[in-house]
Amino acid sequence: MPRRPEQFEELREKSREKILAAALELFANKGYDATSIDSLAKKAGISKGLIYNYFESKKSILIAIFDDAMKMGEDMIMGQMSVKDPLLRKKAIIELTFAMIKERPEYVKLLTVMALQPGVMAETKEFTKNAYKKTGEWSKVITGKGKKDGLIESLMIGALMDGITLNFIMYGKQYPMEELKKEIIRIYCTPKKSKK
Amino acid sequence: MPRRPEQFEELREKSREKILAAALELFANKGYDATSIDSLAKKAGISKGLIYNYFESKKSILIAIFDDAMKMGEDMIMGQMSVKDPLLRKKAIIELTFAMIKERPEYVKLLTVMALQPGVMAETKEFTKNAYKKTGEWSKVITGKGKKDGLIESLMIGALMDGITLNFIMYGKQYPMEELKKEIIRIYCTPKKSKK
Amino acid sequence: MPRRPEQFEELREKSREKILAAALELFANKGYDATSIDSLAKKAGISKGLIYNYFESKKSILIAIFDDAMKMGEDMIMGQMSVKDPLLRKKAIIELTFAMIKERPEYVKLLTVMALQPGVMAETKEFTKNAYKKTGEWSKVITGKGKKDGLIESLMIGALMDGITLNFIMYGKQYPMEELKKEIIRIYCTPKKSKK
Amino acid sequence: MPRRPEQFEELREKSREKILAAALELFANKGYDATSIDSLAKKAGISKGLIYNYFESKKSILIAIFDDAMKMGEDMIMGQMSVKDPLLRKKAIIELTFAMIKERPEYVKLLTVMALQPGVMAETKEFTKNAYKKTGEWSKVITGKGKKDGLIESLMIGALMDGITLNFIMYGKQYPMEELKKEIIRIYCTPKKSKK
DNA sequence: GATGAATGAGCATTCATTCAT
DNA sequence: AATGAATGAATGCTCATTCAT
Repeated sequence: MPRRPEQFEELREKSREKILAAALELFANKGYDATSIDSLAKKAGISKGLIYNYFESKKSILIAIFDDAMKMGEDMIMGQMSVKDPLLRKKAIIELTFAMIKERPEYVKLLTVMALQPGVMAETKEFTKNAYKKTGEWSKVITGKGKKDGLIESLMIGALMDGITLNFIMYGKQYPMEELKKEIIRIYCTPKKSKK
Repeated sequence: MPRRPEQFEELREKSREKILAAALELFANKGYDATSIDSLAKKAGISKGLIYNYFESKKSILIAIFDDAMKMGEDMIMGQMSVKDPLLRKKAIIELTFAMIKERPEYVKLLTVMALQPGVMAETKEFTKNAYKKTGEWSKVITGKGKKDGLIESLMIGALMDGITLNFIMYGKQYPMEELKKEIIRIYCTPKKSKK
Repeated sequence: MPRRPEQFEELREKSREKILAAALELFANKGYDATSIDSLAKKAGISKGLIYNYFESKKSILIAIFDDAMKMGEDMIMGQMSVKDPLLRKKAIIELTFAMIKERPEYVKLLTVMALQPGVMAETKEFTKNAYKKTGEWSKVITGKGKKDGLIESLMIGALMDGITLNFIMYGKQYPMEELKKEIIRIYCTPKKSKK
Repeated sequence: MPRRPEQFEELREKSREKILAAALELFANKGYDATSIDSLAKKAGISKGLIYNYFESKKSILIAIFDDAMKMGEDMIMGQMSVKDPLLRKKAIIELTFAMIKERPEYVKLLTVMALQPGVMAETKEFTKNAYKKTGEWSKVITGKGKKDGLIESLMIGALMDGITLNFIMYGKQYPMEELKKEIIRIYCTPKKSKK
């Protein structure tokens, strides 16, 4: 007697998640090329062949993770769009970004490496470009308008976040994230005293 | 008539340089794993076997490039140590860093990727750590003292530079390096007005 | 209410037939090795696992088809054994063979390839040998006796039929089967004028 | 000191020949799919990797053999074009074909199987087609004219030769090639008595 | 020093087969 | 009887490295 469709669906979902979780960790920590399908299967606790029931290829696993991460980032930002005050919104987003770096360092790490590795993501280049274009638009929105000052400010904040991510990945916990967050918020989210 | 020793030395040096130049370009643009010794030899215009007269392994080529880059960075900074005024020194170093990013993007790219890819540089981790420790010390020196404020400021500047590097690598020429440089210098290298 | 035994039997028979039909088509057109159990199941409209309820292995499906084809051939010939006149019998068999080639090209194709591919049918070699021995005996019977002339003639006819099969498989409809049939019948089924 | 180019060329030629010889035997006797690159390397007495110095892929080895065989066949036929008398030319070609079947059964076998196996030679289909088109033209030339009778006769001879090949492959030495050859020559290469 | 033929461990991927339900 | 998730041995192919010349 066959399993019911829902049972199959459950099994599938579980295996897929195991693969993605193992892949995220290995790709982020060892690198995409240095991760063999064998080691991936072992880490996921399944057989090598099963991976190909869920993903067409090694690369498609990477892309799936990439897409997940993108969606997660987008959701995070979009969730803050209801905050109307620009300064408060900026602050909220900065804080959420810090939180994400701390709680999901592998995601952030993987995204950063992928962005720099042209070979691996040749055909997903568009994703990358779109993603960063979004980042651009988003940044502009945060700081206020599309004026020159707004653009530069948003690029500064963006570069800061990227740089902090990089350093956090390298230094780990000893890197003083909290202090840096406070400083950034102090600089970029404090109302300017109006000139009298 | 046999060649004089110096001539041999010259030849050696030339081949070595050709290999390193080819490797830098390929590693930075295609990635370390995606670069085969075969393609490296072809790019350098020499035979596959000859590479192993100059380098023990593929990885040792990477390390050699890494060391070169490190030395270059160190030299650049050390060259500014004669500037006594802290603000001017900070400004000079920031400008040199921007210059390096613009003129040698492959070096910077390669270093960044390597810093994030533990797999490739497993045994050179110490290099990385040392390098960044130096960056740390250097930063502190720049801003003045080892006080908390100094540390945070130097980390901010460091993160900014790293982030700008990353974005420049990704966006290329459309990324407004000059404007960002001006803004950074304006923020971090302008004398504070003393309180009355 | 439980099904009656015959109903079960019917179901079994239906699934088995579906598998064999799908296998015949795929094996003949794509080749045995290039046909996966997956694609076979899909074509048959059943699940992969079910196939193993009816057949022990992929190879046993092939053998089953082979046996079917053999039986079909044998039946065809045996059905003509009632024709007493040798020339008419020869003619009838030749015509039936042509008919079979035209109507069941997959069978013929598969048999031919299998006969040439020792790898696939290693253990069924005996089948092959028996089959062709039968062909031999049969041929001899057709033409009359076991005399030398009879043997050579039957081998000639056999080779002709095999060769025509091969060419028909390759050229398809443009191959002039009808004309060849007529010519063969003219040559081999026309009463020799007795020497006066 | 490097080897001289001719030395390299020699080595290359030798290895290439070893691979082709081993491949011909294995492909013909075990079948293309059933022959692994591993076993091929072992039979050739070289390493697996070396094969890919000479051939792009497993399939390209097959194609190389195919081309060789085609050229060999063409050369054989073309060599007889100087014989002006049609009957003698026909006889010469028939005898050469028998000789080829006997002396190079692997070639003939491989060609036959490949002609029947659509999967393997998908992109070389044109070769096959051309080859058989040539066979067609050639046949017509042999028998005399492009008249209907000429075409049918040439197709008959062609089918006979193919069929005999097939049976020879299957039965081996017990198959009476010599007698069949004589019979064919008797039938097709004897001057018709003019009607009185 | 210089060459490129040769090696073989390692990799991604396929697929016949098993099995819990 | 029927399903399809799961397994793992086997395969084609790559590539860093060695070595005879």
